[in-house]
Amino acid sequence: MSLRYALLALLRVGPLSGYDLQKQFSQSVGHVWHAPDSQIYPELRKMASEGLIEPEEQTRGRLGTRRVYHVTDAGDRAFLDWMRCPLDYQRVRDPAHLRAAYLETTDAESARRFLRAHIAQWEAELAQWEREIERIDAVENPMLVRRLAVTAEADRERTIAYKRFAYEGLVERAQGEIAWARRGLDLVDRLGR
Amino acid sequence: MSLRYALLALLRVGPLSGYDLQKQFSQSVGHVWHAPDSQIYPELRKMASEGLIEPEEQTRGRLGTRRVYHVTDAGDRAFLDWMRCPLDYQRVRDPAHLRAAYLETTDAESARRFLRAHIAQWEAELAQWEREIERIDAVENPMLVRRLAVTAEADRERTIAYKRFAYEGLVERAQGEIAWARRGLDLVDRLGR
DNA sequence: TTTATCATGTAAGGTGTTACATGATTTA
DNA sequence: TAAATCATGTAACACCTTACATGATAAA
Repeated sequence: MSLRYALLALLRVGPLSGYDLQKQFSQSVGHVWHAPDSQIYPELRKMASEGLIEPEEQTRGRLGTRRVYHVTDAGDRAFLDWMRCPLDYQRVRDPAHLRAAYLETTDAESARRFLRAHIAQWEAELAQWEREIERIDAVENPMLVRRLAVTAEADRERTIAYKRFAYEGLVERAQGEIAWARRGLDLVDRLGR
Repeated sequence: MSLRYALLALLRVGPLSGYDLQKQFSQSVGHVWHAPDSQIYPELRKMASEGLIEPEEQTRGRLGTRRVYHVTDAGDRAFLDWMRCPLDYQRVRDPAHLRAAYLETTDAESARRFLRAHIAQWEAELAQWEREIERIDAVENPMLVRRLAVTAEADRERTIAYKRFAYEGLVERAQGEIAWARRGLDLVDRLGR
């Protein structure tokens, strides 16, 4: 159910089309939440039918239509309510740790390949998140800039600080995963003999 | 698709019923993978129809039937193939970090409540995982004991070491989440003024 | 004129959750 | 006799993924 709140968070800054949102989801915010276009367009329609957002139809050329969505008062309230209510945490379901627990059932080379892929995966995420933090510090991120433009002076520091805080958490998680997998490689070496 | 491999991993140690598997998923292995009974029973049927496992029907009392599943050679191969092939990592979708990035939109008390709940959530997981490590060290975990019973002497050290390694990773992740949320609380205090 | 980007969707299928539904056996 | 545990499922729905499908506009 968080998809709609991720969408609302973006739209609260200013009206965007499904296409714009999709781009955000594969760029900056995509590092915290991701959804494909096939999920975004229907969800926007549904949110519009529930009165959380309102489409502003724009014609593009002769035939094309572009729907730019605005957050309604109801949508704003829905987002703020979500921010105040407890999050529901799902039970762990972690393929990587599941596999790690059974690494003795495979050969050392497969074990190493798995751990190296795990490192590569998290190093890629880490690089993106670190770059995002740099962009936050430099106030370069376009969405952040737009948000700051509609934010009262007094709230700007908090806006930046919490965004940075969120990414710091992701960076630390990635670093932890990498350190863990590196220790795993050492373990394979030690047990391999 | 990992549910079936989690099931195979458990069944490879020895035949179990849907009920037994469900219990494992809410206990020891449940700390790495979880599934409700409504997902387990149909999946077992499907796996049986694909020849990965075979049911041994046992009558309980006059009417009750209990199906204990054995892993077939095909099932064993499927598991080992999965252990050798690359894992597919899903894109991040993290409600807690999504919310953290927008914490300036809510009041300090809601922010604190969220962070405290995050800490409580991960402390509960941490406690379970730490207990699990203790049980691994003491060779008390029933599934581990069963597994060691069907494991060649030479592989016992590896079996224990990898299981411990998997849980260590989870413990470190939980510690990271807790430390991050604690810093978040400090941040709320600092920005609140 | 071709390619990239803008723009919006449908369809099918897999995965996961919650609630519902039933009944037997064992232990206190 | 009551409660706990054993035991197996169905139904409806939410969420997510992958592939398919179409066409306009802008830039090279």
